[in-house]
Amino acid sequence: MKETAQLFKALSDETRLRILALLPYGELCVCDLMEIMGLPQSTVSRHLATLRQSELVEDRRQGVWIFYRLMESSESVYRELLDILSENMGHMKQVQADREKLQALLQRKKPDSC
Amino acid sequence: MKETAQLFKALSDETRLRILALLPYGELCVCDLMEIMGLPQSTVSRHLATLRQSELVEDRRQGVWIFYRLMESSESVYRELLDILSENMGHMKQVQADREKLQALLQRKKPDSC
DNA sequence: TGACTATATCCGTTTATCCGGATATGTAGA
DNA sequence: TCTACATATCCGGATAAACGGATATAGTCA
Repeated sequence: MKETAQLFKALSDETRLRILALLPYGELCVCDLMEIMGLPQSTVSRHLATLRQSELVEDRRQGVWIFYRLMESSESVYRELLDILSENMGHMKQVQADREKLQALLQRKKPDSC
Repeated sequence: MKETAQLFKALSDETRLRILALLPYGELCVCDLMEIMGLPQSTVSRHLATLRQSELVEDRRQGVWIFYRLMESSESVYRELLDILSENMGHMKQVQADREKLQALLQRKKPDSC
């Protein structure tokens, strides 16, 4: 039960919801998220730690960068929640703006750079 | 988006989750919840206010008592969430204990009493 | 009206959360 | 080993939540 409450606590912050709305498009590193969201590094990293502790995202180190993605092996409850979320955040202005910045960044970026 | 974060904040407290796990069995007044959960009146009332503000429950006055129930006309998102929750909290010890106390209370209670 | 009961709100205290600059950790390459 | 860069963690201050006793509000009945 405490775990369930903690899960919802992780979802109760707008910055973390923005991150979760970006990750369905593919894994992202901290510096990508900083640029897209316009937030300082410590803030982004702290929110990612919260999401990781709640087992909503997982990370993968590649050299200097650490890429975050939605947890693949989440329990079904978590998966259902993430799906519902992804469906229902698409119409939010902030999410749309973030996703546009993400597209621009993806087109600009060369492979193996950050 | 702020509304979504607020919804999850409302769900991020164990006491409020306990309440939501009891309400699928029918509407309950504050004094019922006080007795079942063993919490002071102001605490129960405050959490119910939070759930009401997040449009997860609605209330109905009957004389001196105010009965709370799950919001019937919730958006589909909310409904899905409440359904998932109700399904997945049944195995939690605290929820089971609460529901046993609820059954005992329902058998003991006469109609139109509280 | 006055007493009684159920519920909501207030208040002061404690506890948790968020923020972002500063610092520490870890990796790659010279 | 030294430097540079990406990320994590620390720290102090500000803001928000939770708690529960005390008080206010509102309905019922005499």
